[in-house]
Amino acid sequence: MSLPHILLGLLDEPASGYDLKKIFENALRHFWAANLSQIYPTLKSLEEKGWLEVSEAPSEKGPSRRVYRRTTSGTDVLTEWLGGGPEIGTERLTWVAQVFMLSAVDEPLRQLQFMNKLRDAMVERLAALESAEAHWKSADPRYPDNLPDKAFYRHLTLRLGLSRMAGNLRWCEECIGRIEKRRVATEQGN
Amino acid sequence: MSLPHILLGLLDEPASGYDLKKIFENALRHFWAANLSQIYPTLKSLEEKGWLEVSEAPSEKGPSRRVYRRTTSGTDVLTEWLGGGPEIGTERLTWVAQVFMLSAVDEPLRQLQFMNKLRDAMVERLAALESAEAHWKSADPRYPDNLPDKAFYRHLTLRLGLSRMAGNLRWCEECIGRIEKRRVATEQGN
DNA sequence: CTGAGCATGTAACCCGTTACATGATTTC
DNA sequence: GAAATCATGTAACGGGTTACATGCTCAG
Repeated sequence: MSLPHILLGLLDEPASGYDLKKIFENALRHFWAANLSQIYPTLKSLEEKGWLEVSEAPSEKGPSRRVYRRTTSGTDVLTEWLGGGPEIGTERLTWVAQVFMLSAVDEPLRQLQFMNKLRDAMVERLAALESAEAHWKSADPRYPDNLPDKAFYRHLTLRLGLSRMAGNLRWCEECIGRIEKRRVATEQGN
Repeated sequence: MSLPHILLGLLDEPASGYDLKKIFENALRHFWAANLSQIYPTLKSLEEKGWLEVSEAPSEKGPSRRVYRRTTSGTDVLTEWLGGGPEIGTERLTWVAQVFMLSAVDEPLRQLQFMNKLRDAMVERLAALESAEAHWKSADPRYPDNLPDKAFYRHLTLRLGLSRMAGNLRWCEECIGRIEKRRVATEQGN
């Protein structure tokens, strides 16, 4: 949908496709995913449009790195995109859709199993974000409100992730409790 | 990614493509979107695989309705999918990515403008969910824990949406406050 | 010498969006 | 008579996933 824009945004400083992939894994994982096989051709097309420039640089191990940097016209495109305001309403949360139709699974125990797996996944993701937060906190004395702009905004999204995961987790626990209660009630009913 | 499965799930009771579209708009909007131009061919392909059956029924207005119902093999596919556990980690939240790179917009006032628009959108979406919740609450005396299974699970996702939107909104307010504070601080610094 | 990490990509396929095309009925 | 709602779709294009292909270096 907007990988081109996101790559432009990340190329605030020069990076190769491989570098960008690592940024996705480290910092964007909780709200965006991208494969190398998608990143490479997208970078090429951005270069062809004149929004990025490449330079080849030798690497210690492996083939030489193609390092991209944003051109001024690339920056224009990016700021114009952001100036258009937030893009919302196209979310696709598969696991929520799964819960929506969970009654298709007829046995309550299997429904519970599903919710338990979901809770475990949330616990794991929350822990990952918490450790990222802790690391950041101890590494930079300017944390959180005196960080330079770039780090400040990245940190805001981390906070959002933390609050989202914590909220999801609470919701999972609540659901599990309610499903459990219903299960007991119907068993007594029989 | 999984529209076929979602359609199978919604076809818990017979419906046409047009009906399904309305279900998306009414009940799934906060976590999934689908166009008619995507729904129609997907239904056709599900029918070709034997997971759905069609019957033509005349309509009051407009062309005759093609009403789909899930076959037993369709139900098998659905429960197998749900049995595989939750699908997570493929979220694409464009607006979060936009905040991540909001420092590309250099003027603090424009950054604030972006966050204000985001907050307004969240207020609107939260209100929509709240009114859906209120409607449900007053319409069914079994609300919330004695609802039949199907309605119960749909209601759980509504609760999640409410908590998510409220969380997003709180986060927006917090961000706006912090950005404002930084803005004042740097102005004094100059 | 095996496996992990570095580093690049292509090809086939599926998913999703936007635009186009049609036509009846009801409401204002 | 215009606009909204009902109801079906197709076509062109772009976004995203999975599988395939290559080859180097370093650590164990």
